[in-house]
Amino acid sequence: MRPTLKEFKKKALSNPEVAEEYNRLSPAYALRKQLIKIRQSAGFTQEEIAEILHTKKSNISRLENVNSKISPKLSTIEEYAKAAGYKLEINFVRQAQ
Amino acid sequence: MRPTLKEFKKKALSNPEVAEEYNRLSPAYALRKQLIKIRQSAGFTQEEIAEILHTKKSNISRLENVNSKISPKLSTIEEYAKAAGYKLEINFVRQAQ
DNA sequence: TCAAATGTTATCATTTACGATAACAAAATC
DNA sequence: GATTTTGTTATCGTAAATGATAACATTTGA
Repeated sequence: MRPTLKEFKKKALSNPEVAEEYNRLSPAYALRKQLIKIRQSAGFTQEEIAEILHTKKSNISRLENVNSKISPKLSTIEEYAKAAGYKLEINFVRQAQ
Repeated sequence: MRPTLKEFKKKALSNPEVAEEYNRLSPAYALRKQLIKIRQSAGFTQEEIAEILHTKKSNISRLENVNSKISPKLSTIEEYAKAAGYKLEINFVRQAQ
């Protein structure tokens, strides 16, 4: 069978190092890592931050999870950050391309 | 009539300088001002950026409008920014309070 | 190793953002 | 000041995010 780009990608991503590099470049992945980081810096479990936000731990898991395909609302991220003692700072950087 | 906090706020906000300062502190307001700014820096009308994003000018107006009560999705902001030649940069800043 | 704590996944209901259309308002240009 | 361009507002349908629940998986600690 002729190797397709899709096949190549699949195989490459099965390599942990490649996968890590690939993910690091994904903005969505970076965001979720940051979310987990600030929650842990505040010493909260998912269940604890869920309670502060009047929601459930499963929803927090979905928000933080890399595999999640959702694009959260800005307000969701803002509120989560606030609960962890952070505020959101958004900048628009001119894109060289 | 006894002045209420609501009354005070209303009066204070009728002062342009106070209103500006108040608005500057509102993250939602700041975001929308930034959106308009980057679109104009790219030389686009609402209709033009709408076309790039395969949507309609009315939707762009709603997104940019300060009076809008929506909290947009991250992906919406990202795509809009990209169309204007910018990328989104999100930071979490520890909140002193 | 067992139990408790923590995080994940699937599912369904509800809420809300987004898309499209049309009519209107405001600003710019002639 | 009439016309064109640009932006606003209202409305409705659709898609997607969020909430809740439950069952499961993983990790931690006694």
